[in-house]
Amino acid sequence: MIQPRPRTIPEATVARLAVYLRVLSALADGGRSTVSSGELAAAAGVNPAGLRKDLSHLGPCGVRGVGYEVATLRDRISAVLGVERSRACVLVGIGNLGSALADYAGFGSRGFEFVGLFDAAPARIGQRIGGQTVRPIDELEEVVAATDASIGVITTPAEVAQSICDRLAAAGVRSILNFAPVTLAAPDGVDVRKVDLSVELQVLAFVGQQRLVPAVGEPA
Amino acid sequence: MIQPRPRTIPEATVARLAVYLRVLSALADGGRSTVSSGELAAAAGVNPAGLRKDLSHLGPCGVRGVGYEVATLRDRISAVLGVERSRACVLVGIGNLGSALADYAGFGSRGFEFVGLFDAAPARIGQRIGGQTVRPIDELEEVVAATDASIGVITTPAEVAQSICDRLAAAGVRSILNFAPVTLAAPDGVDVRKVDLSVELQVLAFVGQQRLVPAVGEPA
DNA sequence: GCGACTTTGTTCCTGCGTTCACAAGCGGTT
DNA sequence: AACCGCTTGTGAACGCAGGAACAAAGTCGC
Repeated sequence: MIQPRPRTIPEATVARLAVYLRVLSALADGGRSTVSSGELAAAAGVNPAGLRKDLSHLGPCGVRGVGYEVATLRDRISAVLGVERSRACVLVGIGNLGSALADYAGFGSRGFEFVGLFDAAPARIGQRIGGQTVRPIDELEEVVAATDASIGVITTPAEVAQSICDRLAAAGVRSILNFAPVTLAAPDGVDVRKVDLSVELQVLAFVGQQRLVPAVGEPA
Repeated sequence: MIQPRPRTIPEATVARLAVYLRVLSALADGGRSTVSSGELAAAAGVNPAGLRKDLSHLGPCGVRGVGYEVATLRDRISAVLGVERSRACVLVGIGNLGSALADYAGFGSRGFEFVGLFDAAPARIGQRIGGQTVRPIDELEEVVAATDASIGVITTPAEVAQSICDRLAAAGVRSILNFAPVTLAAPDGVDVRKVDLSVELQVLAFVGQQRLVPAVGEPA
């Protein structure tokens, strides 16, 4: 019953495992039974050696000389990522972005289930999105307690994001995904991850413009 | 007229500069005139030493013993990131997520201007979002050529993302931000950056669950 | 049954990003 | 005018991720 696995998988690897999982699911749907690391790496846009190293964190799961069995590897990654278990999530801020997330079917198949959608605007309350009804923010703590939700997603305006973060943390949420353009402070034990869409665009634009002027002071 | 700057700013630094810029703008609006690296780092959620190293890429821009002048530093970062110059962007796929991006006011103040919104669904064509009218995809090449757009954002379903990517690249777009859950292939000279919302959630959930079982085989 | 080929799993190495620690420099004070 | 405290900017060490090369292992063909 020992686990010889180091049990600590690098975060970058986890992110790529999620990508592999998606590619493998597509391959399985296409009726494919085995893949080589090179092929899988090409489909995922990574280096073959890196892919094998990522997979090595799961223990040996390929056959030398042949490759990886698609269905087996998919199930293995699913198990490690915990896709089987359904995770209860709450989403606060049902604007355009919040609606997009609530409506995104991709989450359900990855083990995420939205058990509560909240907004402050009375006009939004009662709307049905993705099988859920939008509730007033007052009910946040109540729903989190009743559903034991461990994940909270913030898509509110920046001004109220911190207060929502505080309430989520106090209600028992352990992981928060923040789309608001502010840096949130959370107590120990609560993990906050930030996704800033405008920063992504900014970086993209910068590397693009940087590539256009690569020879300004080139040493002859 | 020489540029003693190494001229190559690490990508991770660029991403943080965008964050600093936002914090500095907020400080300036609040009437603040100077900040120390420690204070700025706390507001941005990073290490003070790392912040100073990031800023060192811009050349000396602080005063020892005092700190940084808020307005000056803000303008300096703006200049480096190229926020002044307006960049023409096209957005393909006006679903919930596309609408959220088109409607997001934060882009305009960062130098990004959407000059074309495109969708395949006839029902969406003609809608007005964020000051623009949704057009049919057929007009994509025409608009890119007319506006000289250098940035494309893909928020379409996964199945058509690659074909849109090909068309954007062929039309002359140099930088592509992809929200579709597929790995895109683009010709050399075209930079593709991917943002996968479900991967972010997956990583968040994984580190959260990993934290709950840290002592399974702990060596006494 | 044996050899050769293919592909995995691992190891080494290089480069980058991050963090710590210290010297340099400026303002305020006496 | 000189001292002192504070903060920046930079140099060095550490840790980590990424990439390439190699050995182990299994399969296919003869």
